[in-house]
Amino acid sequence: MTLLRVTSKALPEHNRRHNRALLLQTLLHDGAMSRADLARESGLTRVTVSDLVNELSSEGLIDELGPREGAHVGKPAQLIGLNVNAYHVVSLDLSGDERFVGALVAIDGTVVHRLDAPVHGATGDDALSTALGLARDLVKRSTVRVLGIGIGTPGVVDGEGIVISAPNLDWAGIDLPQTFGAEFDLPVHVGNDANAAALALHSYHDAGPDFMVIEIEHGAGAGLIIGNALVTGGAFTAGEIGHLVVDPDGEPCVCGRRGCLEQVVAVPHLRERLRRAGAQRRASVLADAGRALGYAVAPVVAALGLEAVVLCGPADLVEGPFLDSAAATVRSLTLAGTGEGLTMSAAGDDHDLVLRGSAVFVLSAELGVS
Amino acid sequence: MTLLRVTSKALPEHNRRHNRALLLQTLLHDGAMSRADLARESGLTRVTVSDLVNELSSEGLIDELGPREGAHVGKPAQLIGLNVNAYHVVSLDLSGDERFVGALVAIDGTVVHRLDAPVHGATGDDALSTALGLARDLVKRSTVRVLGIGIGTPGVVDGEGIVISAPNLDWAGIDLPQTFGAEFDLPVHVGNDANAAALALHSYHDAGPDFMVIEIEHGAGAGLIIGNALVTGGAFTAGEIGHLVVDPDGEPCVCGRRGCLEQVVAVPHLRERLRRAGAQRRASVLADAGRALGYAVAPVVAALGLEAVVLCGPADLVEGPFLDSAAATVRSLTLAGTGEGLTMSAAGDDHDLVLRGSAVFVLSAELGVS
DNA sequence: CATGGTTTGTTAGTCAAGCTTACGAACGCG
DNA sequence: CGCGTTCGTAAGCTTGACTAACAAACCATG
Repeated sequence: MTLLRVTSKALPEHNRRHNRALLLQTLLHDGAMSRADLARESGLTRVTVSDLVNELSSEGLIDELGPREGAHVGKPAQLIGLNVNAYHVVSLDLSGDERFVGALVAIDGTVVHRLDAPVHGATGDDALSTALGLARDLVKRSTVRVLGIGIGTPGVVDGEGIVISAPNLDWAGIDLPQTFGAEFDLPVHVGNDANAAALALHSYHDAGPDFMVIEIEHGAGAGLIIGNALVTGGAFTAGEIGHLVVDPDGEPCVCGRRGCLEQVVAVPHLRERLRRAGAQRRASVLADAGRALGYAVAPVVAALGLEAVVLCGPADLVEGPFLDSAAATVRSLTLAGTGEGLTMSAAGDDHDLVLRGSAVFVLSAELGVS
Repeated sequence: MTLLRVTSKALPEHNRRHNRALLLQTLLHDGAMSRADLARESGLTRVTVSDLVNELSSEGLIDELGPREGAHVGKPAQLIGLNVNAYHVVSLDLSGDERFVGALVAIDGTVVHRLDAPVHGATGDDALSTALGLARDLVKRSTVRVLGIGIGTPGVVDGEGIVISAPNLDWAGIDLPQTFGAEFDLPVHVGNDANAAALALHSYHDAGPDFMVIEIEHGAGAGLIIGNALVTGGAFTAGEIGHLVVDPDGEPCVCGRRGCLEQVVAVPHLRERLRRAGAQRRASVLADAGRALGYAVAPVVAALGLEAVVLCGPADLVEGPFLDSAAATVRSLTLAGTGEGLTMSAAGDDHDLVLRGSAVFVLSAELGVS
């Protein structure tokens, strides 16, 4: 049952775009195959597929790879493969405290070339020029056509890509698409860093159609994919769980309240508490933090019927007692039927998730692949 | 930014269906207007609109209402109105403990004719035949074409409309579409009762594109609309928050744990606790229950960036201290930026919500209107 | 080794559904 | 009373999917 309200008109050319995207998508996720295979996979006719393949081929997005290996009856199939280097995306990850990271990313999410630039604490226009410089260097470096610029930034980002607020960078109302668009004649797509990570997991790690990723770094944020779609929330604040209060009697937070999730699980606070506790009580401190996270996550898991939650953050903190305790807590708080199918896992400290997810912003908007 | 993975082919006829639905949708929500108005609203050309209008008119779905009142320059516009009685939906609400309620529902959600049948505690095949009988009577009563049968039932319902489990009715793996389809030559669409309520609020009460409705009756369940779409969850368990533990030291629950949300807020338990506490401590008991609900809801509000939460249940319980305390708790636990835009409200004891939402199951699937 | 069955990809033609262009009908206004 | 404006429709175009039919290339088989 698909219950989605119709809100805009449909034209034949939208149709074509959709089917083009469907073929690219199929080639990306299922690998090279023949036109006839594509027809069977997609439900389109061989004729239509041939036509679309010609179009995509003339744009260089796909390649003819020659006949299929192995013995089969009938005329040998000619394999068609996605040319993952037809375009590269200039991706920026602005979530780091110390450095902004940028990369050229291929269509399959491969990081082709990586650069970074120090920021340590720079904010406002300084941070903006650092990001611009990074993009400039990457565009210069690129050996193939650039499809666009994808930016994953901390903070709240609206539907147009304007950063409504990013306290760490002291940004408010920063129009990144305009700023970058003025210098580069390329489409620019911007999103929240945790949302980027969620998209990367969705597109490149088969995380499933419904899951939540929780980023534990300097702060704590979440990204949600529901029904194969990113959840942004009406005011674009979905995933902003850092200042959810998990312990009303906890330590004071910069936001003025006490016991925010960020106070309990964010890396700086957690490391400080571990230091104070000493090696002996390390596991217990981590388990306590995991339990607090579990209390915050359980209602979301139950309400959305989530089957997967992924934790991202420093492996030495996130994996082990922290994850185990969080998972056990969620299971113990949710109904057997709901919590049983739950897989909680750690994606380690994979900073490339944000980079590759930022590329998905662009790939999804420009080519329809994700 | 629309980030939704492409998963199936698009054909020209889907296009047509989509645009038909768009016109119906526009007429439903914005009222009668001329073909030219429809063209402006929808973005389609006047020619295309005229063609679609002819098609819809010949099916009796819309009516020509004559010229528009008032003086305007140019040729007078001929108003076109949705014929909300072109079809009726046979809707069943199986969520009651005492009685199943059924109704003939018009396209605009108006309840045209209502029937009910006692069940008090009947389960299994008995409950099923009661529901079938109700549908039979309603089909007999209908004076206009019946578009289909929509059923809102407690429990977990899969994508095909099969009731995977509904403990109250002692149902497991009950294929309602098949059972009803065998007797009635009509499309049958089945969903969870809380989801039906959510759809009714979405379609007929402008509840917005993202919100959660919490049904507090014999149990406690939630329905979620995210991005104008109903959230079902991978295992169709979204909204099953009744056995979320909100108080690990609370009273034992039938599920074997302690302090489930249902133990705290469900009507029978809440009434019993009020009885024991006496009139004097009534407000305090209600506030306590509201607070517990708030603790469960806050993480969901933060994670999804929700701007609206609606409580449904007996007005004497839900409105007042319960709602106030729940709202205050959610606000106090979520970040200012997130919680500030939050509207928590009570829809009272509007049992028709489930009936009308069950009609939306059918209207949405068959006509594309919601 | 010729023949037949199978699979692939293409060619030719059809159909559906949107679009643009153009026009008659009906109004208010000067 | 003519003029500009708006509405709805008619005619023809374009896009993009479809079906039907076919040539090419392979395997199997007598």
